[in-house]
Amino acid sequence: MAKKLLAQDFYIRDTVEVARRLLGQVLCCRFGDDETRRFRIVETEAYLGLGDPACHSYHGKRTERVRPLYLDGGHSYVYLIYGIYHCLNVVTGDASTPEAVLIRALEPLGSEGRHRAALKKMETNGPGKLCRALGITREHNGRALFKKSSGLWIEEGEAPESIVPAKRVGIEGYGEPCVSWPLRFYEAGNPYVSR
DNA sequence: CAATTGATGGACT
DNA sequence: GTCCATCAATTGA
Repeated sequence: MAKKLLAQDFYIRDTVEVARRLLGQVLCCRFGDDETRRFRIVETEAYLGLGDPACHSYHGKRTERVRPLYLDGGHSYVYLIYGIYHCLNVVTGDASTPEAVLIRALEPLGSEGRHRAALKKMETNGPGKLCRALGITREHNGRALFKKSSGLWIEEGEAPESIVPAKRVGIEGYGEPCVSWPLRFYEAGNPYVSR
């Protein structure tokens, strides 16, 4: 399983491009002392920083929580939502573009290690659920996803045959025009895409 | 459909 | 510094 790690360059380019190309890549996570879990990314959403009302860094807003968005691409941005759930984002562009790609759904590939878990049963078809399955918390905020030593990294996978663009989810409150922007992408026909 | 949940950030003193 | 409305979701009827 010596797959190639995605280099930091991969993330330092147009956010929408990253959102599309992240589909099919393999998110890997150290779990506990001696287990690695692997998941195929099947659904993403792009958040376009300064000009995107639904983005935490809209209009250049810069607060403690949002700090990782201002890192160079390839870092993680994890935040807590509704007091219970975590959401995992991948920061894109360089430090001048506080943009990110939200990972919305994963397809469990399997688990290696002493504590091999029944991953296939795990629900990963939603941004909150997937973080629970990966054991992701704010501990994982600001990690470098292009280094295995982070405990959370992304390896090269196979691009999906067909990508479907769609409206983003859960941002109705921000009104038009951003509600209609086709910034959500998922693999056509994949059963693990969120509902 | 409504309840849940607590960190966050803006408004305020 | 404190207060409080807000929330990129999920669960259970």
